[in-house]
Amino acid sequence: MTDKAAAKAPKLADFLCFAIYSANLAYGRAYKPILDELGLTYTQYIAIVALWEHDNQTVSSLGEKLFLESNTLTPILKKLEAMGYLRRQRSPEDERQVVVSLTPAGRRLREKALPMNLVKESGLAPADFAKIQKAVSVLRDNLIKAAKVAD
Amino acid sequence: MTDKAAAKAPKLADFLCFAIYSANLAYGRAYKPILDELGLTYTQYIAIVALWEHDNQTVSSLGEKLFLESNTLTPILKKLEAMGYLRRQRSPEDERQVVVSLTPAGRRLREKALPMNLVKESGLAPADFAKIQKAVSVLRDNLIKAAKVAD
DNA sequence: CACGATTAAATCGTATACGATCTATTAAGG
DNA sequence: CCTTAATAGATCGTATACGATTTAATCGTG
Repeated sequence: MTDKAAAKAPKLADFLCFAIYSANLAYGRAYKPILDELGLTYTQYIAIVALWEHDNQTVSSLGEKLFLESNTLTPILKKLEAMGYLRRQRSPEDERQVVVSLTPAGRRLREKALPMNLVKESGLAPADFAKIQKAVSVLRDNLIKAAKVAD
Repeated sequence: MTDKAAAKAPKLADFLCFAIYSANLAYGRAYKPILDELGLTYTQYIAIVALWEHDNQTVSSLGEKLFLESNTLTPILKKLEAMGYLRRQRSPEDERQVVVSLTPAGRRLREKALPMNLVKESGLAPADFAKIQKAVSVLRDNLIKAAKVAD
């Protein structure tokens, strides 16, 4: 009966999608005060992190790592360029591509951004933290795969 | 050394916040084709789900459940009202409050929306599914609490 | 009862996401 | 070659999020 009743009146609290959705909102709010000091939004921040990890990427390569496309990424990269954290240059070999590179100022952000991880605020044991991080990443990859097949 | 190196060049793949962020994008894309058939966006959908669970709520009560405030919720509720799925009425006892109620059409959506859960697409064992759902909800609540204290 | 403080929604401006389309460049095939 | 197809970014329109502010109603205290 429980199953049938649950199916008839699904509870928001049982939805994994809603847990993820609302946790994402919560992360945005928790990060806000820290990122405000850096003068970055969350999306700008993860774009910079991706470039710390691998500099000189094309827009689409960066997009694959961030799960974003040029329609979202281009305006963000232009803003970061205007702030002086990166440069966008057409590739000489293929003029269709735009290569994104950090400036010294963009690399220097790393020192200021280091102390932020929010592990404590998560209230999770470090072991759980890693476990959930992995599980949610697997979930993401499976959902992306399912969406691709359906297209 | 591993810790120090990781601190010096943090990897996107190790960020729980990024796992959540990107899983949220992935959920949005996985839900899109199903929700398109209903003519609803994801946020409109969870608002309706919250009302199935508890009808006749004020905007702020609904907002507490969805982790959203009136600035985000009001335009969405107006759209759902225009679609004929709910009504918004000033409370007679306290004219500041607006009570949101499902119309018969809004309740009927439940039948059409039932088959969607995406458990299969998640690629997670049902037991893991529930475990992660709980863990991420706890994470969210802790982050919200931390953000509140910091305010 | 009056009036400042609080509260509930709504409004406005900014920053994502993303589908659809456009432009410029390169690749491919006859 | 030359035309068509494919690719990479960019642009545009729509829908969230959310900080800051506004408006209207209610509360609290003297």
